[in-house]
Amino acid sequence: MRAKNHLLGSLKAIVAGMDLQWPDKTTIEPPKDKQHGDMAANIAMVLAKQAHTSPRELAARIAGELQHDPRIANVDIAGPGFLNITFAADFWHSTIPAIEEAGPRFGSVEYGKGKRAQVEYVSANPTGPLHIGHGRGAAVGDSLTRVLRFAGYDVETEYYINDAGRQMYILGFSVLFRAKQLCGQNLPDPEDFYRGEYIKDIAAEVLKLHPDLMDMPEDDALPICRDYALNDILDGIRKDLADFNVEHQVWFSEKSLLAEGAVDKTFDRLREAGLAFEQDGALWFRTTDFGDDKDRVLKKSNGLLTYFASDIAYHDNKYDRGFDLCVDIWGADHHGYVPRMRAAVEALGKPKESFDVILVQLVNLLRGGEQVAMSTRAGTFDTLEEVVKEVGRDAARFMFLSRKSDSHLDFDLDLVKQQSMDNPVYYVQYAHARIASVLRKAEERGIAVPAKATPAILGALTGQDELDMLRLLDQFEDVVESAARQLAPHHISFYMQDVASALHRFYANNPVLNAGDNDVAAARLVLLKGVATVIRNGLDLLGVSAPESM
RNA sequence: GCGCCCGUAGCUCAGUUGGAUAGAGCGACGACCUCCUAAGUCGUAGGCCACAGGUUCGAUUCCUGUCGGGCGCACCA
Repeated sequence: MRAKNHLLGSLKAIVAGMDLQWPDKTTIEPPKDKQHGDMAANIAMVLAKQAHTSPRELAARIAGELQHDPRIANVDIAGPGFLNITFAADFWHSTIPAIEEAGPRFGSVEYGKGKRAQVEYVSANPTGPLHIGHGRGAAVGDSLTRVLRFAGYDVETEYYINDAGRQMYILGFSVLFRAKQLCGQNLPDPEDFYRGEYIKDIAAEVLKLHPDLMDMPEDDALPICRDYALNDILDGIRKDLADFNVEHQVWFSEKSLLAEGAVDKTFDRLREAGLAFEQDGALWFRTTDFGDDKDRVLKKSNGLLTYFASDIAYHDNKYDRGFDLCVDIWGADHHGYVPRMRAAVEALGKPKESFDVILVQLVNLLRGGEQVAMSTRAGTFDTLEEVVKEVGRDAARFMFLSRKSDSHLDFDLDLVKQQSMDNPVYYVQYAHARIASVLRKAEERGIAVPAKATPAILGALTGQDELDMLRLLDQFEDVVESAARQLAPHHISFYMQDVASALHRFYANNPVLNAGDNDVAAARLVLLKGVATVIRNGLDLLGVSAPESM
């Protein structure tokens, strides 16, 4: 980020000095090929037309100006007119003091400063335990939250509890049904009910608390079963999430929303805007005005609300709480629902960009390459709790975050569990542990680890591996910013693998304690400390621990 | 039938405001521990970025079409 900002400032001054307008299409980025210097800028190419000259000629003029900068070692003109800039070593050296000064905040940026965001995720119906798919959504939502906070946003996290409506009735009904069976009644399986074993457990507990359950009228027994099941299942969900290092600050009840008449308020707003109309005895919302395929029903002709109706009211409520950005994380099978939700947000008068949905694709659970059948009846495990218990929290989270969220994920239990180089999480953690080990050894051997890096100490960092490392560390802030902008936390895990790879390479080729030179040892030690800080901060964004030893 | 997502190395996948000779890990083959953790490093092989057009200085990226895969198209939640 320092390299980019430095060039941005210099180039803007040069362009202004030429009486030209700064083009928004300018990119300043590290080139793919190291041969092309530290940073590459396309400024001459995007500015040539405006300057009435050829890209290469313009590049030559700009290069001439940049050469005056003592922090820049070299400027080349390449290809169609790229400027390839190489910084002086001491420019890169000051990356280390920057890391030391920021410490656990290094990598944070001000991209979202002053803006409030809400991330709503998991929000699984409280009718059963979380499964592995929910786990992926939990990892993505939690990590995204951390990334957005690091990028300057004020973020609140929320779990929307669908505790109203038909599925709650079915939940109560299912428990009561199992309770009847437990009491010896011989009943055929109903068509529509929750079949999981956990329902039987809940039924048994309800019976223990209410021995007279069977004597009650169903109108009394059903709510008892429903409420007990809801609380029990929600407790389980809370515990699973806590064990997964995932926190929701707000648990928002759909029932409470309905109770306060939010839906009617929202209907009124839509009517006032001329977007609601009656037809065939139902109340409709004209979502086609906002690009939806067809209009949608809000209130059915039987008088009941649709799920969509309360969802609009819910989002209305979110915006009333003052968020500049609302991010919903949904299972990808709900993608058809996105256009209508976008329509609703627009109809509520909110800017399009203030609402975003991240679709999380299904997780394909494997063991040793073979698909694990997703049958709860067969007792094969697919609950989040069991998966985390088997492979560990760090490995599971890293796996979920090492893929674009909207692509399918093969989750092979044997692979994720494996503590080897097949498993990227250990590769990254090992890099951190290695540094910690070197720092411990330094103390044992009485080699001083400088508390603070000074230019005199850093002057000993002249090797290619050392400068490459500094350049990579300087990119951390850029990675955080783009992950926040794209709502894509997986960028962090790919960057972490790059940093770990650079560290392992460095470690193999550059002795630190055995450098045979105190100045070199001191310089490399402060460099390693900087690397450790970046790895720690990056892993923290993923919610993965950074061990001191392995 | 309509809509959305996807198609990149043998496998799993990165690559987002369009940039240079398209990357990583695994797998395969071959090297490296008297030395700070070998859970590591280095090297080799592997590609018509599904296909065909278009836009321009330049396309894996943007547009159109075709093929192939996944998922949605309720007065369900």
